[in-house]
Amino acid sequence: MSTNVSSENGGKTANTDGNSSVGDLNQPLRYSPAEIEPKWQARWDADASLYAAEGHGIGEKGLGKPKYYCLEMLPYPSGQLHMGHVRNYAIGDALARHMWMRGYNVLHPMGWDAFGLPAENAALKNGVPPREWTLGNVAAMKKQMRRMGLSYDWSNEVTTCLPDYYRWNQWFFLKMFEKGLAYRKKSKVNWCPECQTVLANEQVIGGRCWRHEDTVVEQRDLTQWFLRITKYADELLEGLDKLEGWPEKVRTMQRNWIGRSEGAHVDFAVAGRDCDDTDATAGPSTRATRLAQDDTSSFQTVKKITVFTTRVDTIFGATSVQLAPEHAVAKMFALEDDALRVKIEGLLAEQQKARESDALGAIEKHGVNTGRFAVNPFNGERVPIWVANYILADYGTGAIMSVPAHDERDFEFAQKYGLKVRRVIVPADVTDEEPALPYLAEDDAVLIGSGSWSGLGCVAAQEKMAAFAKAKGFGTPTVTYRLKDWGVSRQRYWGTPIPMVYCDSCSPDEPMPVAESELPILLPEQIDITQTNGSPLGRVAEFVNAKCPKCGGKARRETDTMDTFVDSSWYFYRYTDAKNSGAPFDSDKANYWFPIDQYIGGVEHAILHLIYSRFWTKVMRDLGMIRNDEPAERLFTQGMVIKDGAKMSKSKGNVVSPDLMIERYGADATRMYALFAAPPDRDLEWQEEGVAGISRFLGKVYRLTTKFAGAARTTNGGSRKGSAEEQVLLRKLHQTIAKITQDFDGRWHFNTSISSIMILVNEITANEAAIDAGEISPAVVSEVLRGLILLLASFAPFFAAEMWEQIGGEGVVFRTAWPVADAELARENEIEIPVQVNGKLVTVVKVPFGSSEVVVKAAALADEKVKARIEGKTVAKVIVVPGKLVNLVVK
RNA sequence: GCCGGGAUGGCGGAACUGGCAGACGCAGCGGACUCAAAAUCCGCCGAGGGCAACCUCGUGGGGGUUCGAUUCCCCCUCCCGGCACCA
Repeated sequence: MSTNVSSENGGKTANTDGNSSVGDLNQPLRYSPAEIEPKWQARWDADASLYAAEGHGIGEKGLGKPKYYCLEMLPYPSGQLHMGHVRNYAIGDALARHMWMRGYNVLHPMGWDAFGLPAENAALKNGVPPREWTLGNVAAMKKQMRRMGLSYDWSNEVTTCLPDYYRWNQWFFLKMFEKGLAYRKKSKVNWCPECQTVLANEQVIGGRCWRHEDTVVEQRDLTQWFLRITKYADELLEGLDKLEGWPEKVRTMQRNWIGRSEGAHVDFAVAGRDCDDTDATAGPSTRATRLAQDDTSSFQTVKKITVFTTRVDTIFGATSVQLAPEHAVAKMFALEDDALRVKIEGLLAEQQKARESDALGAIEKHGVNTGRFAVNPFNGERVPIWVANYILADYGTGAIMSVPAHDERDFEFAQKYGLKVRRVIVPADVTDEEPALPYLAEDDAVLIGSGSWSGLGCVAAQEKMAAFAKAKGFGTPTVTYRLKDWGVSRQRYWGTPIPMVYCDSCSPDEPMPVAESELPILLPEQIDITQTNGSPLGRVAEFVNAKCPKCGGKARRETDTMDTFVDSSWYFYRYTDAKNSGAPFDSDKANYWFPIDQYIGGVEHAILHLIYSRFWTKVMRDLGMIRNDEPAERLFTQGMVIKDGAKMSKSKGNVVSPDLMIERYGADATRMYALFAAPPDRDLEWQEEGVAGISRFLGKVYRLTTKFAGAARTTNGGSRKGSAEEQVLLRKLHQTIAKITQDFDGRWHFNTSISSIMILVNEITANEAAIDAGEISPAVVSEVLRGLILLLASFAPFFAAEMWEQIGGEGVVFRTAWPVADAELARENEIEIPVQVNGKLVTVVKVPFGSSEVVVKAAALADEKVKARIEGKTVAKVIVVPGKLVNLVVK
């Protein structure tokens, strides 16, 4: 193809400047992304097998090559790519193309996390059906992605809102139900009044909805579906230690989220009223029993309070028992005592208020004395029972033993209310001063005043005392988690219908799974989703009415839909076999590709998506579908894109549109800038002038390449020896190859990769006159230009394709093997050695590469500046670091 | 409060295992080309002093280890992110 065709009239492009040099053969042609990029995009679309990173499965073309699964997190189809996406995909695409050139069979797929609330909101606002709105957005974003030149394998595209995908959500749900991993329970749930639906714990951030920062989440009692993620709590925790390719930050966040703590349950018997302790283990008073009768709960049976503690070794220091205001025993006491009830209700009201102002953590500790007592089973001591606002109802048992001497919060509380403080732990080293209270140490501490346990080390005591409690039947060693089962029910329309029915005649409250053969349970379209309480599907008769799988009679369908995080928990498995209509995927295919070699996305998914998908992987493994324990070998979390010091957001009005950047500077310059402006793991400040700089750089490469294309076409390079200028160019080329290869293998600091390419280009520019004069052979020019273009291929693919064609490169540039750095050519002949005197730089001496210590030292001492500096002084010591520096210590 | 990450020119950043601080780019300044401008090309560009060769200081602050510290150790300040009464 003629080089002139694409660029002859560059004047009408984005870089328009009234270029008047058309037809002037001495004037190099101008870089015009507006012409180059659409041209190559059209070719790539026409021949995906050559240009897309279409992974080839087992038994296909990929055989014999090692596999590489490169994955970026799938986007929500909002309709517009933002800079965060651009950055994410620029990183992933550079890697995919690089691994491709390194000879791997690369899978690099893309899809759409297409269920969710915005589609419903758009429907309500504009009257467009959610499906239509969503698929329209998918088309728009796919167009943007193509425009960016991303190498996705569209033959395995996944769209989660389509029945061929979500039917498998339903299928998994049935499997989990079968295994007891999906269950229904009535519970207090987080309700977002704005979304009109429940939220998982993970979706509540600081008491507010993850999608609506201004909306306080309410607590409601609802019967909901849960997935038993807690069954895998230990494995999810232990697995983190093995995920060495994951950022420490993400692993720490998940550890904290799982929140495992080892401890013990200990039963404190509830004593009778006031001083009536004749029967400490007797049931509550008859009055309580009577009052409780109109309540269906089991107050009558409450004879004890089970506390959870991680420090059972301090139990002799327990001077009260503290209950959460919601605790059943607190409720029981409240029924007996109106004054107490008012106070407890006061605590609850205050909690609710604090939650609304997002000040739950800052609330001052206080509580009420119930006037009742509990009995410490270890020493028989009666201690008062309090209800306190700092006790969490949903952690542990909602009740604690308060040990003021050895717990900060208990200490603060005891000080406020004048409760007893009794020290039962002291440092093992008796020479130490008695430490101030509260004293928290356990490793080097021993028990005192603890009966027969006194003298034991804390850690040993914890184990022995818990075992003792178990033997005596008033306690047990236990493990508590912060992690809760995953509530997946949503009272929304635009999600996967939960494949369950309830039969009116068999058992109205007993869910029954639909038969697998009935899947998919289709989400009805064209329905009214006007926002009111409850599930929109509940008002669609055709949907609700079903047949009972047991008796064949009338049954009602479950009308809640699944949390959209279900969709994204396993989508990357579907990529390996996206068209399979008989199973979620073929196990052999998944086992070939998994685990994902590199997963790339934002750190905001550190908890939600990344813990759910780890859970799902373990479930699928236990179903025998896959072999891997974890979804991804390596995880990379890129930094945010910042503008004017703040994260880009509509509300701040600092959004930079990728479309605008592409229009002005081209996709290549835009994505290359996203890699150049900062290391990928750090936040990136978007500066348009920087994009312009990259565009100028590409223009320079364009000018040089087109100018010397003729030389490059005549030979394939291969020149190894030559003039000094030739050697300088080849050396710089091979140094750059080595540097970039290293960057991809290691730190991914593509900002320095690109900078090294710029240095190479500056070197070519510096030798431009020599090339013009024919002092550098075409073979060398060819080798350098070919290498340069191959190095650029991962970062600026449209540009590289065009340049490759211009220099007459064979085949597809991305299918060309990655160049291998020649260490011999890369080596410097002469190196500069800094010479210091007493650690301060004095001069730099040149010595041949590989000079011995003696030679380097002699060169340093022979230097005039050095001589002047040490004149009249004694050289006490000479430090020579071969290849690095010389330091003279003088006195 | 706890856990991460960070602080280097006017700006983004570089210096990978302790060895020439400021690579590369942006912005700025000066020059060439041009009737002029744009584009392009060349030069300068941490601070202070000096006509100059050069000298002194300098990687958030204080101390330490070392021939030598942006890098390692101790203490402190500030910024960003996450978690936050988890017993």
